[in-house]
Amino acid sequence: MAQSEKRVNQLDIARAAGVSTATVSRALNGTGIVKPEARARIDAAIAELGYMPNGAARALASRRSHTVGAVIPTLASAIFAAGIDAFEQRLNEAGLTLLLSLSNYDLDSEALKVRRLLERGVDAIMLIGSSHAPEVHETIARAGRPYVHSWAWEAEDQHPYVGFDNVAAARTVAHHLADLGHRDLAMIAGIAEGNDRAAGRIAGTIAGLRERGIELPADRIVETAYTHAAAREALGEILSAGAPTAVICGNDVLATGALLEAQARRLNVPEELSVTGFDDLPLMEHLNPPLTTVVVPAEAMGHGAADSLIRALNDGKPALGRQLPAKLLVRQTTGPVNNG
Amino acid sequence: MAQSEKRVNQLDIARAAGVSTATVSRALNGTGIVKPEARARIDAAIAELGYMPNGAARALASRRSHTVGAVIPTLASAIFAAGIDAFEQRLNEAGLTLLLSLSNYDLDSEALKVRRLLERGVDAIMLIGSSHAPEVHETIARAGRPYVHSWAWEAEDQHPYVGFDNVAAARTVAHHLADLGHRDLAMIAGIAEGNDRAAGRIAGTIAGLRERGIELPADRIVETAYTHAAAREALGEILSAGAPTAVICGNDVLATGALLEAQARRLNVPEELSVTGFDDLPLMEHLNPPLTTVVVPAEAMGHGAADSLIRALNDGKPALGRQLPAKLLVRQTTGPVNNG
DNA sequence: AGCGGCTATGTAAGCGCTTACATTATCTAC
DNA sequence: GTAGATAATGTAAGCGCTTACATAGCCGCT
Repeated sequence: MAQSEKRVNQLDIARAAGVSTATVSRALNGTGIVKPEARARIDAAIAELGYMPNGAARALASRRSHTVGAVIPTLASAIFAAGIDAFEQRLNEAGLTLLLSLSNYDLDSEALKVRRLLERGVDAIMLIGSSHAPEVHETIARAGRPYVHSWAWEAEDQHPYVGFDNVAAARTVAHHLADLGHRDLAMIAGIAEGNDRAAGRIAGTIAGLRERGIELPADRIVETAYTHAAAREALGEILSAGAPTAVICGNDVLATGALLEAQARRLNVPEELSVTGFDDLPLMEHLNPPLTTVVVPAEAMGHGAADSLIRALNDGKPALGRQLPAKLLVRQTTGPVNNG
Repeated sequence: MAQSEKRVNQLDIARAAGVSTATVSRALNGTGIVKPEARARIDAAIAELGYMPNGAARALASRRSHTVGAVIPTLASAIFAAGIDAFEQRLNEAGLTLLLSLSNYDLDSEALKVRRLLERGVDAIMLIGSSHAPEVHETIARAGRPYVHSWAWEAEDQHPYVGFDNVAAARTVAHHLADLGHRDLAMIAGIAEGNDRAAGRIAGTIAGLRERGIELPADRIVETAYTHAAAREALGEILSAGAPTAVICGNDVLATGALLEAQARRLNVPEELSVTGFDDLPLMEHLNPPLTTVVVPAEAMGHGAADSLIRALNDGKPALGRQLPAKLLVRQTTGPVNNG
């Protein structure tokens, strides 16, 4: 049909329906009143000609792209993926489309993606964590777009967060282990550089332990990539420097790796070694034994961030933050220290 | 600064640099020749005024949004997430931004998202699998955009695929097990309705077994959601109807659930029960015992689909398909049938 | 000196919508 | 029947870019 011919546009519809483009626009957008008969003729013309509105023209004229941008470190982490899934779904219900960019944990890259997203015309933007290149907020402010940060929560920060307190959550893990009698602990953490969540979990662990009178020496903390293989290696390293009674892991991938490595070495968990994770991935409850971990509100953050942005867009005000709970879930990889 | 004042636009830059907007445009896009001095003045003006091009205007005038859409079932599946990660990265290197939508395995929803993406002005589009609502291709064709399908490969299909053959891969799994002597098998599959990949894996399994003279009765195939819990339950169901010597799983999540359930029931894998997966998630090689599974080229598909689309955009031609290999990786959850 | 052919830039016409404002039907009340 | 509302639509001015086409400066030739 209208294949190689000119794309059909609003004017074609207007002519076919015997109205002006203004009326077509009003009918399409539900703005202003349109007579039922006119609307019917318009709908018929649209169906017949296969009209598809031009988003760019629409965005240019209305200054609204109905598009929201997000830049996250990676999709390789199941937990980000789950959060973004929820974020997209909520956005979609509100008629918004997600523009997704990955930073690969690189703040300069993140800044570039933010700029790119803004140039593409996103109406709002979502970022992960609290540490960003200095120009990021400036760029967003200049564009005058609402934004939220997720996956973190900073009480003192001027920016809106829809997330949880990584430091506080890590402290509860430390307390749990200390209260179980553990005095000789080690940590397998994510790489803290440029990653406030990983850094926060380290800081929270150290602080929580210290609150119980325990010092976690720097050489008992090994920072490593978020892979099972790296975690296994890290546990080996820790063990060869002297076996601790508990190992705190920066996330569930690390914890799973540590658990598997411990089992491969015939170390009983939790009798000989307690292990904790962070995230509560779907598999964790099925592990053998089920993993003690922190339940991260990934879905709630995704939905919450989307809601916050949607509201901001409707109200024309900055987005509001909200603290969400991250709770320790004690399962069976932690137990009292074995005073044998 | 220029906060509440009018947003700075190309004309402002042109004036500040003492040139016309055409020259600014040429300098920005690298199209046409611009004198070094002029370019320098333009760059200076951009930096000073904090100019950010308006993507909508750009897209409207040039008919190119530098944006690519993808609609996938979900991000909850780690394997899609990994593929999309690769897809985005490659897109990004080419200066393209990803618009991501989720269909939740619903073909009507997929069709809606496709239309939405096209209305937003994506230059190209990527879809998962081979089964789609009838209007999808019509819509894409009308918009005149290149597209590819991924995660599947259909020799007979007129549409371009950058993916692998689910049926063939499943057949190799069936052959492997049959050749190990298994005659009494069962399958824990994904839900086939509206999911050609799940359906293909079932079909391939049945066909592969039949090629070895083995019939897989319909009541030995249980279709279930892609969760560990559902898989455990499914294995229980299968076991209570009479223990098979091998269970073929539609993906690794299912296989992991089955393996864990088998272990919880003190069934030795692979001595008493062989288990196979599909995807080769990062964890699989670390499982105890390591899982025999099909290595799905997620990253290669992501990169390949992006490359195909990028090339199509540059050439102004339809995208080209390419078959990628999916290979059986025999690890330790499969073994000869125990003729005890 | 004059010409062809570059190089570098400007002019201005759109791209396909939205929306303020103007205008014309249609209705209500007396 | 008519004024005054109200409902429904039309007119047209942008939105901020890109790009075909026109133009101007400059070079080396003959």
